[in-house]
Amino acid sequence: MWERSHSRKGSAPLDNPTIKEIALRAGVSKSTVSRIISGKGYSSPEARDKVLALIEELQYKPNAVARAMVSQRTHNIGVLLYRRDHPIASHPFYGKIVDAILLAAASLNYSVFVTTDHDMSYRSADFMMEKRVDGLILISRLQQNVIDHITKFGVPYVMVNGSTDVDGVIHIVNQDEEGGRLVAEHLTRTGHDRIFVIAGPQTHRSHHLRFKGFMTCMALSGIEVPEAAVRYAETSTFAEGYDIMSRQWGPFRAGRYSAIFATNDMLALGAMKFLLEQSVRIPEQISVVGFDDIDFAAMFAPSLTTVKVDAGEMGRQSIKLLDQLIRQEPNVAHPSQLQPKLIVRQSTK
Amino acid sequence: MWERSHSRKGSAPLDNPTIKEIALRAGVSKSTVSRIISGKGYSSPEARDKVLALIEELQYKPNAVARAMVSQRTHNIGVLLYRRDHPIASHPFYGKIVDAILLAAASLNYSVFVTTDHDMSYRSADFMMEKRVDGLILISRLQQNVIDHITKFGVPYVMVNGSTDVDGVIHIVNQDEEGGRLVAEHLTRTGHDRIFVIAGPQTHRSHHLRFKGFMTCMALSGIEVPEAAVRYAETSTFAEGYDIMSRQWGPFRAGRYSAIFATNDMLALGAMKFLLEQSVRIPEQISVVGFDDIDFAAMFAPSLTTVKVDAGEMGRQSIKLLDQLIRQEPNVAHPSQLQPKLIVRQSTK
DNA sequence: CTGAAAGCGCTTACAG
DNA sequence: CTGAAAGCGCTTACAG
Repeated sequence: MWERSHSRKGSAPLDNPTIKEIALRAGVSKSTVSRIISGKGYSSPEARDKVLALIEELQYKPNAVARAMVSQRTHNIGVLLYRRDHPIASHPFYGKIVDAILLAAASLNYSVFVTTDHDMSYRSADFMMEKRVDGLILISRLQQNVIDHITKFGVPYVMVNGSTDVDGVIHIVNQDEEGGRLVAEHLTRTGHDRIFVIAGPQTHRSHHLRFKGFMTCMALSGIEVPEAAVRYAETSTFAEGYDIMSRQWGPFRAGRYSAIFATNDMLALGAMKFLLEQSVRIPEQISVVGFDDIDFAAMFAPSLTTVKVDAGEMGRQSIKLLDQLIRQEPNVAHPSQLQPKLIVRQSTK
Repeated sequence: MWERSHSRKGSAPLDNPTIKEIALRAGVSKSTVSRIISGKGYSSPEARDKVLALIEELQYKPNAVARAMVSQRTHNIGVLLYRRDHPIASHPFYGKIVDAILLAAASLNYSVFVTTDHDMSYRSADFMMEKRVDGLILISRLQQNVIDHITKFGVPYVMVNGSTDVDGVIHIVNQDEEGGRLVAEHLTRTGHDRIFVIAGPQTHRSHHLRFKGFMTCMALSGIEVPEAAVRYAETSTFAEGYDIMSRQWGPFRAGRYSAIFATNDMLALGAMKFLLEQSVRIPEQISVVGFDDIDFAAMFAPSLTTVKVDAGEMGRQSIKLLDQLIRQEPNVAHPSQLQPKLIVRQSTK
């Protein structure tokens, strides 16, 4: 006891009491205290009253580290977000997924480590392994080497909107091909037949499928989308959308196209910004459609017609599934792909 | 050994090797292995070679939980974001701070728990205490009861952009009053004298000071801002900015004002959106200024003139300071307030 | 109903 | 240079 109080200077707050201190003061053994706290095993009402009162009085908080040590379960999970240069926790789309994960994780009593890492590095993954997380959620563009690494370590994980499917791994994704189809339908239904397409990185599953679904549906409608009407973006950023559009200004000014489809909102918004700066009227002269339904899509002026991807549901499912994996439930059902939904706003007519 | 392998079925990945297993195979004691890993204390080259080889071969990863147990340091920190209804990890401004925190924390070898909680609840805080985080970063609107709670527990923490200052607590903030002054200067310099103000929640330090700085400077310039030209927003959201402006449409249509200042970008953007929908030309007819410089400010059409708050620097400082607190460095200097910077864009002339 | 003992995976004096 | 021992704060059989 003396040593304890002396280890901190004078009036500093007391160290957190341990089960041992409670036991000492209550005049029972540590085992008894432990049983009372966990609620399993028998205990006499008297012992219970005394211990519970002490817990309240001393503001006892169980040490989760010690618990993890013996139970071999930390009740912590890790979320890995990959990035090229900057972290992307604040990314308008992935951020939403993270939000939903935080909420859902809390309701299942998990705490979550959020980490980001560069391409081709698995420092974060290694870190999470050392911390002995119960499971991992991998978001977006993850490198094969990282996946192999994690798999080798034997920690359960699920992927969310990953760039590629991996055999046997639970992968939560949107029905992106169907989403592309919805866009094509909407645009053709509203009379557009000269459509320009900004296709995001085709190495990423979602951009690829959105583009493919769109093209397939257009072909079926008998409307041609010539090669010249498609531009491939290297990144899926606002700046790139703006750039691509600025390089296409010639044909657009000449009235070659009546609509634009970009495989995500950021690209679409960038393109729109450029057009608005040229005093193009949207949707009167050009209609624009994006994909994702990030918050900004509704805020932009004009607001952006897009395909909503249910980021919240992705987050919730990922936690639910990961929890099942962690608890080793017998047969965890792979989730069905999420239904995309067309949201018509001011940018199309 | 047998028990070990049987505890997992058949071909499942092996359990993580422990220091004990390394010691056994290397024919040395656990102490020796520990010393070699930590690099402190002596060890013979032969022992070192053998142990290091084994670590490589078995892919040994130290168990951070066990380490935390003995060192009483988890190398984990918690970030608490408060919210009303929804989590705000994806918030355009606070998200940026979190991003910077993640990056800076990683470079100092901390892992970070990100949590959100409702107003008036300290469930998350309690959770972090149980997890025995080394320190805490509190962002934005935190309740006094939570602060008291944490203080009682004796864990070091810093506040970032909190709603109020707390004695003796390190608080990282922007020079908001100065920022308000910058806006007033810019607007008066460009000839505006009929300015409408949308003031965010005055219970929050930053909104209050931005407003105050602006008003003080206007008064000094001899330009009156009558009561009727100020509207107080209950939340600092896009929707509220939009709403407030829609209710002010009468005076605006009548040409009563030539400029708007909103105490954050979201409010400003909402207001702008409404005006653009009424075909008001910005900045020709109305100039608009926000505050924060969230990413979307530059993307909007027209892009928004605003005052940049260095969210990245806030995140970095918070980690640096927290680390000093954790390591109990003698006298940690309270940080000076961050310099705001006026960013002139398309929305003002 | 209760307590003594062992153990989770490490680190850290302390002897040798 | 190395190993045995104790201990971090819990939980979990196992005796009583």
